[in-house]
Amino acid sequence: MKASYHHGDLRQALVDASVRILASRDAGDLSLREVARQAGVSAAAPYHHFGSKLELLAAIGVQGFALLEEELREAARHAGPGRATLEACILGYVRFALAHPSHFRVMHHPELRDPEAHPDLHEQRQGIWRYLGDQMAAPQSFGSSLDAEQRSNLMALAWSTAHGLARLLVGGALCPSAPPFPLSDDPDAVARTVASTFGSLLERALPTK
Amino acid sequence: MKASYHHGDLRQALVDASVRILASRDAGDLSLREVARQAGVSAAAPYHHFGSKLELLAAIGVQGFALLEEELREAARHAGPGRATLEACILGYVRFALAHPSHFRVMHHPELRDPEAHPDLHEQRQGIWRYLGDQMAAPQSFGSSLDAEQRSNLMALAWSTAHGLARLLVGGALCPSAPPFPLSDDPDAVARTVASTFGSLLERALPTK
DNA sequence: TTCCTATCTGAACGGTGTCAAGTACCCTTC
DNA sequence: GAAGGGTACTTGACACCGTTCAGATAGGAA
Repeated sequence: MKASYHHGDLRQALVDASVRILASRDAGDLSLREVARQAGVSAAAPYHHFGSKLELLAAIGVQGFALLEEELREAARHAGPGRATLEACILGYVRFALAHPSHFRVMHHPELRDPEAHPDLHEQRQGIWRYLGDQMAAPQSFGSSLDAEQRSNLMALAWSTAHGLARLLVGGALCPSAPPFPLSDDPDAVARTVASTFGSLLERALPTK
Repeated sequence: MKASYHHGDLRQALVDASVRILASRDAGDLSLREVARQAGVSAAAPYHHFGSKLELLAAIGVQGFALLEEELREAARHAGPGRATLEACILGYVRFALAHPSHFRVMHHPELRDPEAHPDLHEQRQGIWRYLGDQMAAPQSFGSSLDAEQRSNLMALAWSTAHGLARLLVGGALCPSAPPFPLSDDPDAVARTVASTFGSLLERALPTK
């Protein structure tokens, strides 16, 4: 059935082929013709499922944000209630990036940033923000001991840390050979270490009252 | 003299034109032909000064890392000795990214990561690491109160934060409309706030003994 | 069966990075 | 000042890219 004229589910096949290719290449270097070739169709076939190459990437981004939200919810659930959630979310964010580097790179592709051009992607992005905001505002976290401004500052700090760590690890910039100080050659170990450093810093600075 | 057959300093002119174009586009979308057009030369002219488009980008990256190191030294000098240096370096890193977004994007372009392919870029990168490592190990900073492993963890954390904040701000992801919590619409103000949040967290967690 | 519609192909257009060969200019040497 | 040589640039070509469009094909509905 796969050799038939009609593919069956070309749309998903194109997404899968792209993710496969993107494992070793950056989002900007994805060739739509190569994706089509790998899916066994002509170069023009993708245009019956996506308006442009960018919309194919956007679809991958949407899928990625959905995966990330799932992973964050799982991480937070596993950590239990309380302020340990923040550290767990950081670790979850980084682990997602390490497990799905193709999706992660596409999700932050600069050309997919315009909310008007890719409204579904934007909606999925905002969903994660809402979820994290609710987590932070929960009484078990910092709801009582910090005011709104302090919470949002802390959240911006945590997001910066998580995002920076994820990008550095995915990009290979935080590998043992890069900086002149000792680091594990296991990215997940580095992620755990940095996340827990953040967590203990937080615990010491804002002890449970 | 500019209309002559020989350009004079085409190499620098190409770099400048690229930086100008990259202010509004990403590194992957830079068209060498467009750079040549903007410099008033033919499409093949750049190949007499750079082996490939990537080597032109690498030259911009080298220039960027030199600028960054200068800016970091300036920030650290201004902050005076002691642990405030770390916060100052974070702010300096982010401010560099905001002031030179073209350079910043090129410096972290994924295709310029290979140390063997771009040894000069790699060398410049390592220079910054050495400088920061020395700063951290200085007795006025954490040299006495923390062991080497704690220092390197702290440094990885600080770098993650600085890098993540820089990327989010340069990418427009940390603007007031993005997350569901209040943020200034002035990127520099956000940078100051997050950096100082990091600094006060550090001060509270590791008080000067 | 016949027709309709969604799906896919083939060819084409303008743009890209890159290279080989040719050309214009500057500098040295007589 | 003229001749020559080498460097900086241009021209033209190639393969590949994203995208479009007219036409071929297949599967389902009538």
